[in-house]
Amino acid sequence: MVQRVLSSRGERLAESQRNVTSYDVARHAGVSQSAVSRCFKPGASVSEKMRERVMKSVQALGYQPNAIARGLITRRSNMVAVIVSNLNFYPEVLSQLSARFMQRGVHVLLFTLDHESDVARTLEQVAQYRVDGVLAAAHLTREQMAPFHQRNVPLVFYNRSYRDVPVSSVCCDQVQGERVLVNLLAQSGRHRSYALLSGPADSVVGMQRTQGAIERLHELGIRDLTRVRGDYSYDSGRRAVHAIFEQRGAMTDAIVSANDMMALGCLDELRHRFELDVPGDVSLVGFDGVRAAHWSSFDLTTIRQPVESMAEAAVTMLLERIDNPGLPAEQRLFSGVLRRGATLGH
Amino acid sequence: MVQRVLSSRGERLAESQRNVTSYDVARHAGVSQSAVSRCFKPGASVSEKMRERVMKSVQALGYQPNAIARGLITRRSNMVAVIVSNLNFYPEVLSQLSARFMQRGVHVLLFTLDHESDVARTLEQVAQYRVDGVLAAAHLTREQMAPFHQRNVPLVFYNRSYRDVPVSSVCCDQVQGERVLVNLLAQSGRHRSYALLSGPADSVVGMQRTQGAIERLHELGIRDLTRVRGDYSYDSGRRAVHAIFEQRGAMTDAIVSANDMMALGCLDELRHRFELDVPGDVSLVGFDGVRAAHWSSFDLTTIRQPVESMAEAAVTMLLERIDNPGLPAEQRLFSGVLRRGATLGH
DNA sequence: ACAAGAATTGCATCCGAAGTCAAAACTTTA
DNA sequence: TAAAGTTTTGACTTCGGATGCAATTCTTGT
Repeated sequence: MVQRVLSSRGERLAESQRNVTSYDVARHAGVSQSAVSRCFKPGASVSEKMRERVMKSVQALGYQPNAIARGLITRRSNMVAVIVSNLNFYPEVLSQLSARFMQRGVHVLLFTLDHESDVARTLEQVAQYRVDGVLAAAHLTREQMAPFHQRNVPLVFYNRSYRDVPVSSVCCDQVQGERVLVNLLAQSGRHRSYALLSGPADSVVGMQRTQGAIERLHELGIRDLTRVRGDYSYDSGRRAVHAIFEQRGAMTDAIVSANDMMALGCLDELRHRFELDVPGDVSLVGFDGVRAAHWSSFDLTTIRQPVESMAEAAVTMLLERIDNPGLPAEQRLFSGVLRRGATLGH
Repeated sequence: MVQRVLSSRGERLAESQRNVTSYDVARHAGVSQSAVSRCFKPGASVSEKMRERVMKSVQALGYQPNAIARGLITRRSNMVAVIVSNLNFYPEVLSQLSARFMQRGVHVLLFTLDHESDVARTLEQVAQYRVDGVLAAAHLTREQMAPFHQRNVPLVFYNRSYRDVPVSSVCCDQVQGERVLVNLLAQSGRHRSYALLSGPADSVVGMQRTQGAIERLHELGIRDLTRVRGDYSYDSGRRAVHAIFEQRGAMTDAIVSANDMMALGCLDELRHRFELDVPGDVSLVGFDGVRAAHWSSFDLTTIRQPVESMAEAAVTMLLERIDNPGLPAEQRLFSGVLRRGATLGH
């Protein structure tokens, strides 16, 4: 019944070389290929008898529909591109996104970016795979998004928003979060000298956080700040402490870090290298709510981003826009959740 | 020149609705579709004049070849499936794999597994997308791998090996690593009572580590062990300390944890809850060499898995087998690298 | 039992690029 | 300059499944 593909030469290239197609199933079941196809389309017009018959052949031959071929004709690959920069820092985000997409039967084509990667070439690849949508947890320029808009490929940003481009995004309110933290610092202790540890210059999120903090500090009449730049890593947090103390001697008694990872670096360096007490000598706040912030060695005061809700929102927004291309761009802003740890003076 | 697709109704469904195809380019350039196709195939027979002419039209129309269609005819999707369980624990692995695949022009279809996920259904999806290969950093049963073998889809495991199935894998030598750690413990202090903190029962890697440790301890004449089970998480490490002390009072003065995350949990709990000194009162070793193990709060003694080399090896092995399906299965075993921290008594 | 209507089924075509092969356009050589 | 050889090019087919439409089968009502 099954037509074997025998290699002309005597190679042992296994008989099951060629994949089973819907034609094979059709032949085996003695029906048409369309019938087979319909059996895999929910809600299609197929009689019970037909379905049984086809499914029996499907079982017998081990048929798996070819998603690539299907994608070609339906113009729906059922794949979305997820573009993330620095995967190491926020593994939970990817983990959440992936799980939620999978749960809804959507597949994730992963693209990671780092400083060496050629963004243009990567986006070209994204376009070539005709993904149904793009979820970007990375910064794209307006020119880089343009092709997606032109081709009507929905694009949702995770934690990046653009003032001047109408594009959908799900963000944590960085500014509000920082304001909450600064308020807390201000009311919890009589800090003489603040230091701001900001993220890399090209991080919009980092800029927002730092700006938010500065803004609130200014409102509180605090203009005299040490500013140091890091790269979001633990090590850069450690180094930052040295930079801060070089600028100000040991005056500084409050550090506002643009993320948790650097805050943890600061904390360790303050305690173990400078033998200072946190929060006794220096207060410290971070941002993100990473796992390690909760560890008892740190117990960092920070703003936790509601990753679950944000991921859910991002996935939903993207899939909605895939199903309904007419939907307008939308920005969803989630408030961070304050986590009071033990790194604040009183 | 460009044929516009105008929707019959007065909708503003953008003229660029339909994607530009090689036919469009061909028409625009006044050549055949085959010519366009050939211009995108490196090493094809195309004259300079033709290439220029085509490329000009490609630019003008913003043509991007459709990777899905290409995949259908070439039977090469240029995608590999990467299957990972608990992404949160080892983000670096995914990060390394992804970067290396991208660098070689291969795309990653990501599948994450957790305890709730339906592995069978996931693998079905993997099969339907006709990926060129599968890189699994997750445990699969023999039955689950079978379809891939049948279809000649190369399969490479990351940190899982199978005694009885000839399947390719790249692993870190768990047993050897544990032996090194146990040796170090044994020679660095006069420990009276050892505790083993193992991973979840279904983790083969965890079992290997624990077995390796037990084996070496036995050889050293140490048979009297407390054994506790965790789930690889920081919190389970903290809980484990309680379990250990409940079984043995405070006798235990050496803990061998099956991974770093739990070791860090132990460390924090020992120091902050039990107010014990590590390494003064208790010695502690982990396994993995995660970032946090290096942080100055911890400075954990552990075995670092050479993630870069392992990822490189895994990617290479998989791609080689895709290009050359005849290659036999191969197991590559990397030795872990000892990291001496400050968690060992002397 | 037969006509009208509804539900199924199969035929043919399409998606978009790649590969085969023969025709056409160049080169080289005598 | 013609013949032989080489390189380019285009017509046509293919990959594997989805879908419109016509043909067929099954219901139902009379």
